[in-house]
Amino acid sequence: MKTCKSSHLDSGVESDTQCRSGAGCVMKCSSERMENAAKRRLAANARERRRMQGLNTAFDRLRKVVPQWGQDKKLSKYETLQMALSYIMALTRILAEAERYSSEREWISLHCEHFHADSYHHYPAQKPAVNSDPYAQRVFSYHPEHFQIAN
DNA sequence: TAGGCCATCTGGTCCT
DNA sequence: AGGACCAGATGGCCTA
Repeated sequence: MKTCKSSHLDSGVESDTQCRSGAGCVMKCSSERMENAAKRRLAANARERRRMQGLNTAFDRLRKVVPQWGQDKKLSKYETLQMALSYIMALTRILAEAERYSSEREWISLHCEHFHADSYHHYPAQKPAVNSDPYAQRVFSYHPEHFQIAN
């Protein structure tokens, strides 16, 4: 954008606040208004920057708990959200399955062999497990290369 | 070099 | 009135 559109603040249109300091102060008052407006803009910019930084921190934390599947580069924000969605749905499915099994031991033997840490959290140097692990393929629907919007 | 992703600025709207 | 949130615009950086 950067159009520097003149608003009512700097156009001097605002006349509802009467200045009682004499006739010569019109210039001074409007320049003070402009200064204040500029200060408020700068403060708002700083707040917005902080807000977005907080949002990015939250995204980073989310990236850390979401499976990476051997992605070389970090997931984009969009991919992170979609992966989180897929991850949550997968975990929900697992829990639902667990409820269906009467014996906890039966369920554990079915699933737990797949839950080594390196099966679902991969760092750049590692190979993606999703390609080699049919369990992972079954449980997680999201894969960055074959992504489609989940509903 | 085009396209994707991101950070930042900005003005508008809503809420307290 | 001021802060939080949002969406659009813009420019920079990176990669295929």
